[in-house]
Amino acid sequence: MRMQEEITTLAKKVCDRIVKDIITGTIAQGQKLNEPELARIHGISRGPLREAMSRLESMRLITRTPNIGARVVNLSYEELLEIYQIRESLEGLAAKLAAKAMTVEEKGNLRLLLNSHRKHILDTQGQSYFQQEGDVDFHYCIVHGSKNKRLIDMLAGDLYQLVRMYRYQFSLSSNRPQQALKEHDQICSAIEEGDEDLAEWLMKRHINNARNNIMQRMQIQSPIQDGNTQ
Amino acid sequence: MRMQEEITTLAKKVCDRIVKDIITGTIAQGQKLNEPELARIHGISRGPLREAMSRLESMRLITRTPNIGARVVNLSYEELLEIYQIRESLEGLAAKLAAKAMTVEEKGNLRLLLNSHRKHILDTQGQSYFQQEGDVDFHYCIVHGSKNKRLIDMLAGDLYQLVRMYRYQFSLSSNRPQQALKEHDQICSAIEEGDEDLAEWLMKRHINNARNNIMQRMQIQSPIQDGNTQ
DNA sequence: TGATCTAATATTGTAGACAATAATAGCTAT
DNA sequence: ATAGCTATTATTGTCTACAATATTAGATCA
Repeated sequence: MRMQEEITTLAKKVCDRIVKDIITGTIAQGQKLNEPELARIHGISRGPLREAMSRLESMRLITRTPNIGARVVNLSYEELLEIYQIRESLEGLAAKLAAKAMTVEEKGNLRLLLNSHRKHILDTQGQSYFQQEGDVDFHYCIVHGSKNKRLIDMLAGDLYQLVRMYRYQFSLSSNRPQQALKEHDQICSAIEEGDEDLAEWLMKRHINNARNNIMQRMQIQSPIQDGNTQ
Repeated sequence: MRMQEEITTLAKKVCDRIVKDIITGTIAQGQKLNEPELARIHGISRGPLREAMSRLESMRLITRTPNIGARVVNLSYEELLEIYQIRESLEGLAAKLAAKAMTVEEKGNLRLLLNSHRKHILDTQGQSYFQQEGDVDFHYCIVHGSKNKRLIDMLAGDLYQLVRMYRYQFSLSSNRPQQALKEHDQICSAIEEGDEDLAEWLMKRHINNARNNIMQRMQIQSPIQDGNTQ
């Protein structure tokens, strides 16, 4: 008796592959997606491919226009701002709920995760890639700790994919690992103590800080390279 | 030169029709959706129908299991609570943003809307149905006033559909129209004055009140009639 | 009688062909 | 030479048919 058979469908598998291609920029921003071509590349027919594209659309990684086709979204400064505004609200809520809903064991795991991050940062002098993934882990953990299924879906689903995409395509790794770690530590403590309001407040400030950091660097770096808009 | 041609596709049209059927309960909670049957009913083939179902899935009105099929979601007390937690956060944010981003004209329209609601409530002694739609209008207006496209999509899209579904199926019309109107009035004033934080705070309290009201009545009324789980 | 296996049926997943719409290239007229 | 129209091509939308999986009903055996 196996639990949760890894049963899946072509559409889902191909969707995942395309998501990856979009996030990494293998398929460029603004690029037109040709159905027969994509189907051929992935070795499936247009039926499941179109279903995959429906999923991509609901994730807002592509936009579709009837009778015309689908294009990969164009990342913009404004949209990233929108995403961070929403994240601040929702992750604040998640932290608040987590402070109340997380079990003792879950809180313990969060602390362990944090300690391993600390060790990592000290060892590697804050090497960026793992730091990023560590950040994702921490937030992921709290979001799940909220026990609000819909909230989990929203944050851990589409929204994080977009955040990853921005980080990838703009090479926006954090340049403040120690500071972020300290903030994580504060949030973790608040959750351990069950201080809901403090956890929420700290999380909102944390994300606000991250936003300021990332926005600032985005402006400096490069004003959005747009893909083939043709 | 017509703007925004009402160009559409079978999948979208049928999707809208099914959404309506699900919200009104014509298709019951938990009911299995049979693809050939649904396709026949709506006079289309399974291709577009499956695309419509993909959309329904992304709205979380149905759940699909590979090789097994799709079922309408089961509404539950817990999920409604989840939705209201999220709404409180996001609509609070929307009100905050709207206080800053709404134009003078938009603020004027919001006030006009409110006045027409007041008149309606006085005239009809708070007749429920229109009051509900009025409530939706008010929130819809503010959400759009936030100018955050993603936030608009989240709130005015899937989430509102679910809220409507709960209201419909549990006959949860507001029994506190005067109170709600007063709260709307306060929110509107805060937005007019550009007081972001107050607007956010008032909106959160407003939704919290609405939640308490609705939850209380849900418990009294009927402990969730479940549809054919078979 | 009840449980388990097996065959029949139904339903979902996928593929390929056709229809309708949009994009393109070439031609005509001014 | 260029603007506008027309024919051609390409792409999306839809339908029908087939394959794979799940469900059901019946038979067999303890």
